[in-house]
Amino acid sequence: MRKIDLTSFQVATSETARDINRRIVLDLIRTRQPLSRADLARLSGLQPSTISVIAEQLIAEQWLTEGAFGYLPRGRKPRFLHLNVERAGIIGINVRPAITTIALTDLNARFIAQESFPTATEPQAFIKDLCARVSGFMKVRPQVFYEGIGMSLPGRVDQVSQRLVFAPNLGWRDIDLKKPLERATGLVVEIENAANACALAEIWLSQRADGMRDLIAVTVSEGIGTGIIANGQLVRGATGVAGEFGHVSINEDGPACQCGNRGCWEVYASNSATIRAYMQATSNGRTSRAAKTSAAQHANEPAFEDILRLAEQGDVKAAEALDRMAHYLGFGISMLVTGVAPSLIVLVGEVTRAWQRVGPIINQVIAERSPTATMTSIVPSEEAAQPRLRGSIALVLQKHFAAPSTA
Amino acid sequence: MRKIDLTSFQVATSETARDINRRIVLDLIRTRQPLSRADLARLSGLQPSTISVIAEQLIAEQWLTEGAFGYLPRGRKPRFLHLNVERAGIIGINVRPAITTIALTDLNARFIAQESFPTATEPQAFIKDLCARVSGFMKVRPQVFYEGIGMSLPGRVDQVSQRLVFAPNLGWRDIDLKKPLERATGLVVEIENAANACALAEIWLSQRADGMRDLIAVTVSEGIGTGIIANGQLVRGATGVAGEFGHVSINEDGPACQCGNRGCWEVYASNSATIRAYMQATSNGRTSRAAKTSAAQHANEPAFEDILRLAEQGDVKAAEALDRMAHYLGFGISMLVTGVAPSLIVLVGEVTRAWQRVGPIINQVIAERSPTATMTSIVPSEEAAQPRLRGSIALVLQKHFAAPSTA
DNA sequence: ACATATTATTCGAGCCTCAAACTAAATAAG
DNA sequence: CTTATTTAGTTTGAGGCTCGAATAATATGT
Repeated sequence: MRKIDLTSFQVATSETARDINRRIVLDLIRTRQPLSRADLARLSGLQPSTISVIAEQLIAEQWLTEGAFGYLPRGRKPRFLHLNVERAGIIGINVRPAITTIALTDLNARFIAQESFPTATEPQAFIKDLCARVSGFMKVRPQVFYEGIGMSLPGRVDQVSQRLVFAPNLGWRDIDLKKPLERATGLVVEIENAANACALAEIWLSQRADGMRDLIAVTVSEGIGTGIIANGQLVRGATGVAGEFGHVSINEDGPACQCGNRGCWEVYASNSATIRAYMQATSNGRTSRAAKTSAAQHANEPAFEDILRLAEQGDVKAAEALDRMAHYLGFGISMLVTGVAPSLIVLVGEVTRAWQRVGPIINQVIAERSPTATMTSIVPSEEAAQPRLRGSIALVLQKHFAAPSTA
Repeated sequence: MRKIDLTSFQVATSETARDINRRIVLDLIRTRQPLSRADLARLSGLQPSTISVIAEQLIAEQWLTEGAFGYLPRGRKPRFLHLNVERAGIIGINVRPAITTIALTDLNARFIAQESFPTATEPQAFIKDLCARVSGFMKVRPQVFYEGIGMSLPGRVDQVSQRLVFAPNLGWRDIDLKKPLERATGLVVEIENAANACALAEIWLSQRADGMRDLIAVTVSEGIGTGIIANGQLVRGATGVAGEFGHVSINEDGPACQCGNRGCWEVYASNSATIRAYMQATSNGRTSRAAKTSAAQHANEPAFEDILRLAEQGDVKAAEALDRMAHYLGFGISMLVTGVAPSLIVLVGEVTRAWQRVGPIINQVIAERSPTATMTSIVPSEEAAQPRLRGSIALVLQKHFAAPSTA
């Protein structure tokens, strides 16, 4: 039961029914292809005649193609319908502090081409670079009809102003990435926070989230981000800043966080936190001063990957640091499990590489902490699957395959 | 953008457009009445001809009545339309550990009659009692057409099985309240958790939540419950058990909670927690005995109302206990503000009577803790407004005024 | 009395789904 | 080889819906 938004609603026109049914048909094919018209009639409950008309329209508009004939022991053979992989290309962009990736996919969200480049540190330089690279990327395949561009950003995105409000690890504030890129490419650009993008990727493009309506993506890197999907929809809150559970305090008197709060979850469970914990553990002996003064991001500080590698090689301190991280990840996730009770929580980040180690700890803490633990499964999303990039694709896919905005 | 639920969707029929537009018109009238047909055409964007047909239909079905004529300096006078307050009665039931209340309202959710009785301690006895009382309550006004029954329950409700899973303060487990009452009354019964009901009451029936899409109700009594509305919809999670933020741990090593977790929010910020804190503070000196014997529920324990009264009368220990409660309420609410970033958080419970004292503390803690504090306003909902009872009404109203389930 | 302004209704065009009849294409049985 | 049977897909008319133009209704000011 959704309350009608009387400040911004859409009345139904004579074409609304078609719009709704088209999208149902399109999404059925997307997720269950190949399907025949008869299959569609059975699955949707629409009359075969209606399906015929809709299919004809979708084929004319190049959304669908007719494929092979199916086999049946009796009767006329069904003609299978597929998403038209020739029709359109969707461009996804994943901006990360070090590297930015551009990718092209078909309507099935399957990667066709991909290219990466270092992320410029200055926002204006980055914008210039990005526009040039995307334009060049598009020119390589001039025959493709580009559907749109989705962009995943490592920071807060204001959905009203459509700007990047703050990206802590880039130091960028209030940047308009959308308009310049739209001007440069002539395509519509959708921007979204990385954790939200991951959540979208999961609900739109993953097999395991099939049929789920509530899930959460937790991105663990320098900080912790959460993307929440409830009732099949992203929870964006007042101005699109929801899902900042990384800055919820899990210890009232914990250490100060950059955000102004104390004892934030990400101060305990992020990659950076784990690096700090490892450094502290190893600095007991004579290395302490050296380690401390080396300080900050540069110098002798290990990367998170180093800790993963060390732990795998049997380094006790590194393993302990990871165990600590897993413990706090579990603690924070138990908050989400108890409070939101999603069907699925997906972890994104380098830490998932050590899932054999951290997975059991995380699950154990949740089992101890949350009365509804059994309702929610916790799974890792490997970085290799490029969840942020896939999410940026989902951002564009949504517009055509989501329920229409009626009432 | 809402993903279509392919496991349970509704295709559009030729009547879908009317269904959508009818509901828009109905909800416009509900919230902005009185409105003329011309007003409706302007507000909705539908053609006057379409509005005429819809209005005619809604009047024929007794949803609307034509009222007075409006005044205009020029032209034909508009005829105002109202919700038909004669048509229907909605029955709301608020089950609380001590007292159960039955109420009758019109379509405007305005109370017409109300009656309370002590809640039986045995579930089966309660069901019998409830059915008899509701039947009797209905027979008093035989001319009313009863639209349905909504029921707010002090515990977890499974939306799949439509049963009360667990009510901690009643000690009830896995009770079916819906079916017996439906049999006894012949009406459809909707059940919902009390915090969720309060959230519904707020978004459907409060002036201050007008236009808001995201809000949270926090019920504070023996425990703490949270009802979350995101995108205009209740967040119910996997089986309707979402919103149990009261059992999120705010202190890893805090005292054990009945739920199995440690340091749950409600262990710090509920009425019971505040009573415990007060007892502990007073048990040091000699005043302890007097306060203890003032008594309430068991033995010498004061009721939460006693603490409220004592604080108002200048009792320092009582005031300190309330300040402590406010502090922890703020701490827990800051978690919701940061994580969900709703436009509004409504506090429900006896503690709101001391809002002058606790309000500033709560707001201050949130301001210190949440970077998005300014996006969310925190307001008290007086018990006198009967939020749970109004929520049970909203539960029934929803079915007719919410967006239809399409796609 | 007449022009003007505003509300509300009437009616035909066009879009949509439905349901029944029909065509298409395959296999099994006689 | 012919015919019945089965399944897929199309054609067609009926009925519901919104739109938009024309029209009716009803008020005020000149």
